[in-house]
Amino acid sequence: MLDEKLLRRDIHHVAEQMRRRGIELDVVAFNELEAHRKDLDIRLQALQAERNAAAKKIGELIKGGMAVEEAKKQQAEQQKSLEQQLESVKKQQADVRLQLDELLLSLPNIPASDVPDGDDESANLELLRWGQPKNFEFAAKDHVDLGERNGLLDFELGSKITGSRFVVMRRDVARLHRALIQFMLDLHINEHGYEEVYVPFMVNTASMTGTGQLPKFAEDSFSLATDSGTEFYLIPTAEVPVTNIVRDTIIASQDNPDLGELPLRFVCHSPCFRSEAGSYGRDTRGMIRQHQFEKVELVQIVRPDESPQAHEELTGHAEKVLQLLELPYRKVSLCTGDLGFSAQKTYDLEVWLPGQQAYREISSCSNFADYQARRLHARWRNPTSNKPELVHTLNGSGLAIGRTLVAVLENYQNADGTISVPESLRPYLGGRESLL
RNA sequence: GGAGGGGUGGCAGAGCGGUUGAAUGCACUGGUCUUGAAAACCAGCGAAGGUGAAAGUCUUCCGAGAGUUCGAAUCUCUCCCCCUCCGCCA
Repeated sequence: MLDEKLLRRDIHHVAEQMRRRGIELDVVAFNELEAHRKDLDIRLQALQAERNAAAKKIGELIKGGMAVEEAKKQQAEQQKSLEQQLESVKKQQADVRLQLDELLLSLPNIPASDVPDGDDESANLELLRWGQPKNFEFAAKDHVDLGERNGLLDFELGSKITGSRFVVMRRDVARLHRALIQFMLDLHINEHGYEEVYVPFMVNTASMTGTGQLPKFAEDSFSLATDSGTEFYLIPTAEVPVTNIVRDTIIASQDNPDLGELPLRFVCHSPCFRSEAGSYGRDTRGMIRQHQFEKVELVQIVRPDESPQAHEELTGHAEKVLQLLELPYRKVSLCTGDLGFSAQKTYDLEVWLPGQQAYREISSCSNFADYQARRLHARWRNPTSNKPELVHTLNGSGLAIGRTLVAVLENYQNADGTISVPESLRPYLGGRESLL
């Protein structure tokens, strides 16, 4: 959520920034709504002050020895007209508030100044390429064909058990999948200083709203209705439960000793569930786009002045995984048109997939600045002002496990259909040098 | 699933219809004292918002929502969450 005060103070600046994202903000409508809001607020407060004073007066009269009924009678007439006015103003105010909130929730984050302008992914800015795509001396297969051998990667079983976009992995592939998780967790915990957390994979609406999945993107997630009518959601990413750790809290060493001091760095392995509504027909082959996949997620909660630096570092942590696995990748800065709703700035890491002869997204690292924190009500006590101020939140995949598995299978395939094991992964596979 | 207890400021914890936005303690900030620190003592210290040049002033907030009342942190109802005991269970 954007700062309402910013809209009041400089609506034209906000409109200009929204235009970078291809969104036309109706300045005139906002100004009208805002003027209306202000007028109603002032009137309501004045009426409430009058009502409070009248009630207090009755209390004083009674204390002064007047009979209760007598005291009430004295204020009755004024009381009645006040109540009527209050009711009417309240109703109007609620209506305006609703419209204002709706508008506010519909506005995405303001892109950072160095985010390239553009309409779609074709305007994304490539920042670097790492590694050389391998030239195979045979026809490189994609992961579906590779995994087909011995039924190690079985999409038909997945759809029998559940439906399309689900998979069953067996033996070496299942083990490779698990090894990747452990490898990434160990790297981030031991080398990059993240704290390991385990969290719920079902969350409530407050958590989904806090990180921005609701209300706008409800159709992207799976929801579960419970008997009592409360609604839970299967997490679309660990970002949701992990970032919500700091919802409604003030982070400071003395106040919340359990949480610790900023920066908070969490790493969390979790399954992710996505409905993928609207992507029918896209990536239907293989496990690039599944309803259920695993991810090792990096989340940082930092001081506002430190978030750009933290964003670079976090992205570097994700890159390190690819480098250690010796997977060729490129790093792009998403343009304004491709930037996620809540993000101020995002780097995507795209891994080379020989089966597709293309770079495909394997990690997305974003700085949300205070956009998520405002909704989450996540603050810290700034020692210089001694006041609670909003924190900055960041997250990134480090990495998506399913897609990493695909990348390893495809990049490390041999002519005979076996898969060589990247050196840094061997300790996690009992020292084995090849699979399948 | 059954039976109880409870949700109050950064934390702990009083208040249970009328200057209570809330005692007290801890923490925090400033000061006195001290060579310095600690201790002690004094003072300040919740959040969000409106208005104002500022001092100030007004509104809202005691888990959430609805109700009773002239007036609610305090009474009633619904929901959410936490704790204890019993049952069941990986």
